[in-house]
Amino acid sequence: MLDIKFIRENPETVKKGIAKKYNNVNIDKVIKLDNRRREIIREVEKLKAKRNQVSGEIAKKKRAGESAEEDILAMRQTGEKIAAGDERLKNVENELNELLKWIPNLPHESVPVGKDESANVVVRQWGEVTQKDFKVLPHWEIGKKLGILDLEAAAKLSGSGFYLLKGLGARLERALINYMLDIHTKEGFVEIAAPFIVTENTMFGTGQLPKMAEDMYKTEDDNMYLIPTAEVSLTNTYKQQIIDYKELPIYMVGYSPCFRREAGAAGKDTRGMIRVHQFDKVEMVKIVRPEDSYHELETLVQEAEKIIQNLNIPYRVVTLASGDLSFAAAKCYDLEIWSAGMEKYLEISSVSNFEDFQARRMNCRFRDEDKKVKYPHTLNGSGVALARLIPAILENYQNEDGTISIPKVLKPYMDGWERIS
RNA sequence: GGAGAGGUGGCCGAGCGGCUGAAGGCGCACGCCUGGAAAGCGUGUAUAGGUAACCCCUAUCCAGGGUUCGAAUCCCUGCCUCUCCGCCA
Repeated sequence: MLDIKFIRENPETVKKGIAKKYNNVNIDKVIKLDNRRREIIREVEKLKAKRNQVSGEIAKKKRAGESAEEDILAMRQTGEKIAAGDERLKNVENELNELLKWIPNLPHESVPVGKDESANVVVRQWGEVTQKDFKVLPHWEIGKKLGILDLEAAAKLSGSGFYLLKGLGARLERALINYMLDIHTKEGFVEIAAPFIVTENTMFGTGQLPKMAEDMYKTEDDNMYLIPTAEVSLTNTYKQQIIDYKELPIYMVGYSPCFRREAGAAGKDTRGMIRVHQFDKVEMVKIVRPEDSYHELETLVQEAEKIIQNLNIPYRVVTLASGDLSFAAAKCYDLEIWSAGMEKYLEISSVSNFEDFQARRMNCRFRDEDKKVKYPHTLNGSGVALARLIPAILENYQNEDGTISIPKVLKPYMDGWERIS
């Protein structure tokens, strides 16, 4: 959520910013409604002040045993005017909020401007993408051969877009989750195990709602949503509260399954476990002082990179172009891991700074040393997505004989297994 | 799911329909006192909106409705917490 005061005072900045995100909320209308709103507030508050004052006088008269009939009658009328004013105010506010909640966060100045991912900028590359001297099978083929990935069984259970891991495949996923949690908690991230099903208001807080409603699973009887990322649960842990400045920065990490309907993505990445309706992910969230957030963004990217580096798989870091940025993000880096079987990079982590956009929506604030209440900045980053990492391991660690070596750092988590065969 | 009890400021805890944005205590901050500290004393200590303005005004005692000139206080609905029973991984 953008600050209405900021919009009022910087309409051109806002218009330019949302244009970079190819958003078309009518800012002039927002400002018009805001003016109307404040006009009505001034009107109604004047009447309320009058009512409060006269009600006090009525009380005094009654105590003194005098008649207050005249005042009561007058206030009855004032009360009607107030009710009418409040009604008009509510209507204007509803209309205003309906627009406000659709205004995206503005891109940071360092974000490349462009319509879609073709304008993304590669900021660095890690590891050598070397050709192996044999044909690397894509993960769905090698996974099937080894009996550790069964897409047919998943389809039988849940239809298309699900995966089922078996034996050492399932073990590998569990190992990765534990490994990643261990790495991040060592860096001071507090491990959180939070609910996977949340209320509508929680989804609004991090910005999934209203815009991404089509992409989420919703429970029929209770109006609850299945989280599309642990970001929702972790970040919203601090909604509707004032944090003491001494608690900042807050670092959290949590594992969760992620549920995504992928509406509109039909026909895209249909093979294997690359684009699925449910996948596991370890997610990191930071809540920090505003002046630190861009530095924190860089260290958060590095934290995610560490996982892939330790696994020794090539990847690159990309800055998303304005048009490719998500609704709530001001700046975002994607980590793209090399898929040796598909011979392309796959997005495996998304690390974003939301500045105070989510904090406003969540009504999460902190009390600073100077006693003032301020909005913190929130960030999150995948650390990392399993449905992309597992394929990358199955492909990059594939041997010519069709076996898969266990990455060194995972061996302690794999109960002595050296390879999958 | 059934039966009760309850939701007031950072915390605890008062609160007859008007004089309560809210007593009192704790905590915290600052000052006095002290060689220094503790104790003691004094002062201060919510958030949001309106506004150039923490001068003032408005709103907020879980949330939403209602009664009333006036609601933390009365009525209705919902949510949450606790206790007991039932069910259950």
